[in-house]
Amino acid sequence: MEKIKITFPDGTIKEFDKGTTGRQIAESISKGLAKEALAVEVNGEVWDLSRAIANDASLKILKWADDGGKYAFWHSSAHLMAEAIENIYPGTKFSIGPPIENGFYYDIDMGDHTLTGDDLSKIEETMYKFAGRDVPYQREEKQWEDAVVYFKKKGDPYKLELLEDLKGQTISFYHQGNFTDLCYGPHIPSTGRIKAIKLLSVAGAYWRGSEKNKMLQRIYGVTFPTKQELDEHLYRLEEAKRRDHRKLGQELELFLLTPKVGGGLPLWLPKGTIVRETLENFLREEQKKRGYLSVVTPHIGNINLYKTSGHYPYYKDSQFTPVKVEEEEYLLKPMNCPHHFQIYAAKPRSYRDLPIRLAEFGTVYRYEQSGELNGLIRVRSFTVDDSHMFMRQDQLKQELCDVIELIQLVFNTLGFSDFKTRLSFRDPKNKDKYGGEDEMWVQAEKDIKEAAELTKLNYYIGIGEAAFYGPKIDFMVRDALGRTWQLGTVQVDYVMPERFNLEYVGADGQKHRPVVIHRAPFGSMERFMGVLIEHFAGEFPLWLAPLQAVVLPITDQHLEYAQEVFQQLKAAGIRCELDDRNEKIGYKIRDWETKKVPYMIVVGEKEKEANTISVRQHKKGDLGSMSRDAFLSSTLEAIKQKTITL
RNA sequence: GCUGGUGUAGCUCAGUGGUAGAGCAGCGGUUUCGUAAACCGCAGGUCGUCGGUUCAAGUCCGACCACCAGCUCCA
Repeated sequence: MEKIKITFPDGTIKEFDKGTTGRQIAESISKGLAKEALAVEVNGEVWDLSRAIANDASLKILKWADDGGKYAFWHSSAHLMAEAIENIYPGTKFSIGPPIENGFYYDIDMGDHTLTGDDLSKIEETMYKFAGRDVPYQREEKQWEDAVVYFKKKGDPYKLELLEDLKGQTISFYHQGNFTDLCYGPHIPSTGRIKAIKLLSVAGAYWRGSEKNKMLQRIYGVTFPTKQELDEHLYRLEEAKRRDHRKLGQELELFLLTPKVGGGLPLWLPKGTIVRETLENFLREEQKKRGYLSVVTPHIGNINLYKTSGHYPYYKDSQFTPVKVEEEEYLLKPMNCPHHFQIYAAKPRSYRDLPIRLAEFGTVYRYEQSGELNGLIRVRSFTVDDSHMFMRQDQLKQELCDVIELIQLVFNTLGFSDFKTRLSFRDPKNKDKYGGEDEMWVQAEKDIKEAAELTKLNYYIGIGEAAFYGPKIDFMVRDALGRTWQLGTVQVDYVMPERFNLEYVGADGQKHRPVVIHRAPFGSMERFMGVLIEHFAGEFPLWLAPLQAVVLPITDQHLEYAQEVFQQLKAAGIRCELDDRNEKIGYKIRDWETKKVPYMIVVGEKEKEANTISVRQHKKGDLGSMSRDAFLSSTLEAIKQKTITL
């Protein structure tokens, strides 16, 4: 028998018979591994365990812990769900059912029938029943024509449309039980591996993602090899909901969204404003150190500004309707740049003055579709921590590096580690979408990439994600529910200076065109706050906490001493309150714990006698008694250092 | 904007055709208390809005509004 050489991840090489399968290889290693194996990665491609391996290959057995294993598992689960659906609702038409980050979905067309929660339970039950049969997933390869015949006979227009794109290729089908699907695979060995099933939700989704197409019903689900893992997953989902900034924002009185003002128009309550202003002041200080100049501009501007900038035709649909005043049209400003350009252009600029960095916390207004609004994270009115930096070409790379360094400082100070950086470049196949000359784009993308390298950014490249006027660096973070959002951004712009005819006089006495960087470390104060609330689960570090300490007298016989302590903390600049309510100490402690106040200062007879205070820290409990000065100095130091863990 | 779900007191929620409820929060009292909820009382709602069916609607029907999830979009 002919042999092939299999290389394992640890570098060992073993010989097997030609045509051996992943399952046989797993079995040859250990029984336990064979039992756990879900799929096999052959030369970087994920295959079914039952597929014969014909040539030398590097190979990895995939288990649940491997992404490839999970994806096969969930992909197979989607097929199991489809089988259950077809069994209960014959005639259902299936489109696509892929695995996703946390489970799987299937988009289906059930004609007039709309799925309800009861339907989901029924499907789930049937899935359990079918999984219990423990039947194998079997691959079958067909000629394209035969595949078309099959789905014509079955009457599945979506599958036929998918087949159109695969014309002439060999088509793979997968069978399990009574269900057959067009599928590239791979799949797990058998349905019996799926032990825990939860169908989570049903929602509309357009066929092939286009709003011009028919809306199908999408069922989201998740499955696991054990019940325990499902329970843990469901618990994590509940935890995430507890962190939801909309819920915490209401509980902690940070902000208010009310239809009486309008969708996506948040009102900042006093406590939320403290956090927000503290963040703003932090950035202002850092910008001051770096030579930024603060400016203030109005909330509306002549529509011609946006016609000049080119924003108007590109983004007409996402702006509020212009207002007409004395024959002129004004727009609620959707961005700050045109205003800042006018400040630059207000007088002649010399090459010696550059770079000029104009900064403003500028509130902008964008018309987002109603279905898009989402707490503070997607709003119609938000404040950009904006700056427009005007410079010579030779200064660009250094300025980019400095800006990235500033953003890194901001993210590190707030303890954001789970963020990604995307270099958003244009799509070279779709150049019409973008303004400006070709060589400008090539130069700008090169500069951005070099700056990213120099500052050791961990980045990936997003083709087609650029702004119309230039490429960007986008800082992306995830919210409590795992959705990814763009926060900070740095954009290189050669187009606007041209359109606004911005100039400076060079050493040669000639007029030159400056380059502009648009940048915002927070991105939008609203979105950033929303993500921050979830990041800290409402438990802000001391320097950001709206209320930093609260003084709790045991009885009103200690009120006078409590007053003295309170006044001292207040005078030292600590945000604090005195709780002189007629309540027992346990009640007060519980109350302030739920409000997530970092420190509680308990004072009673003992403390009054010894001239000390008892300190209780949020979530940690009693720290014991200490002198007032000791508490003050350590607290003030932690605030100054912007310490994240209390 | 599209599909589906939800909407009862400041908050969390009960109430499936027959006089709007509870807990917490609030207010008034009693209690003076040592590290996560003392006790008594009071007040608080055009049941999202508008229209319809009915002797009678929080409850059934319709339209609209808002919010939630997803889709599409996102400077």
